[in-house]
Amino acid sequence: MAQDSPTRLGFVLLGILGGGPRSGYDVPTLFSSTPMAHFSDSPGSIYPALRRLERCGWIRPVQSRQPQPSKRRLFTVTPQGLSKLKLWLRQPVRRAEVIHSLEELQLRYVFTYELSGAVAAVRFLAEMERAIQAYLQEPRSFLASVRPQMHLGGRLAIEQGIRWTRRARNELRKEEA
Amino acid sequence: MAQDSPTRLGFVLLGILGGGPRSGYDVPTLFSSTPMAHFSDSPGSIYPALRRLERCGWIRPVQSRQPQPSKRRLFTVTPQGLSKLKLWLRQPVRRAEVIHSLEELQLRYVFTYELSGAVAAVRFLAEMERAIQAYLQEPRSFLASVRPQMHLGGRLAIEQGIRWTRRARNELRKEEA
DNA sequence: GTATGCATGTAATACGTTACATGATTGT
DNA sequence: ACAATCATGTAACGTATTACATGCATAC
Repeated sequence: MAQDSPTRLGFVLLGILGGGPRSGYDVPTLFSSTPMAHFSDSPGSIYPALRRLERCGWIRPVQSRQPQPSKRRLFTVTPQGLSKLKLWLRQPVRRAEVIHSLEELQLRYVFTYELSGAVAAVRFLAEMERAIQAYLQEPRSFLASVRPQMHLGGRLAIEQGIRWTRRARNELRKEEA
Repeated sequence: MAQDSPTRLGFVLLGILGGGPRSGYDVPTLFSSTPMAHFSDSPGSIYPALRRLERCGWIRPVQSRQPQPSKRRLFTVTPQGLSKLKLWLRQPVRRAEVIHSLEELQLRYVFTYELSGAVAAVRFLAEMERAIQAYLQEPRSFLASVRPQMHLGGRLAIEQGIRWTRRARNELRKEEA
């Protein structure tokens, strides 16, 4: 069932629409040159995803009062969709996400910032940092014994995450001041 | 055609087998707790991918001389597969990869290290850093004007990349000494 | 009125995911 | 003999990808 478990692209669309009414055509222009675009910017993925969200009742089309602004079909997040979005954003940061999808965590950070502001974003980054630290302190001895080089590569890849969270928190603090 | 364009998982498998004969069962144990596992560690993805690679002639089964070591089917990279792997690793680092798949670049770094050693890995990191720098110096003015916050998030996400490459290069230099 | 870009959509395909199924091996 | 783990495999499903198609603007 797509009823209760939209894909990552679905949540991305939801997050974008959370910032105001957008059309499907806006999505690639907003994300294609951003390092958060791990999905294709092709219409073949976006429009079906929008229709899925609409079927779930998470978004709805909104007719613009403007005098026929071409064919653009704008969508907004419904109250139900907003609560689902918040649920996604406020999910606890799990070990599996730290390992497999650091990028999804970054996406959640961005949308938390936009939806709830800098304070909430800083809180999220702190939780993210805790989770990454916890993972880094695991033994992982079997990896070290099997392939030391791979261990090095993996460790470096994950350590970038914690550096990023620290950096992001500093930037946010500067902005608040 | 899967003949000439294997998926990312295909290259990952190729890279793993490049380090010596492995079985399909080895893959999840090598990668599941590593931040390079953006694919599922389930057999439903790995075994079909192995068969695709075998059909392409990039890998081949190798019968172990050991006295019937259970049912493990070991694979090795064929000469043709090795040249394809090297082609993938030595691909120039493009702007699109910096934006959309930093993780694939990290994978290529790891396998470059294993296949060609530290010197080649450092060279790759240098190229990666150049590409990231070039992207960071682009104007990206439209993003800044539309959604300043998103701009911040995106910039932070990409800047992690360059920090990581620098860090990795330092680690490698220490190791050489 | 022809071309170019805007904006949405569809069809074929292949891949990953999830869940289930199977046989061999080891231990007790 | 029985259970648990090892190791491989299959089937159903949904979704991303790629490429193509459509209609409407606006400009020249």
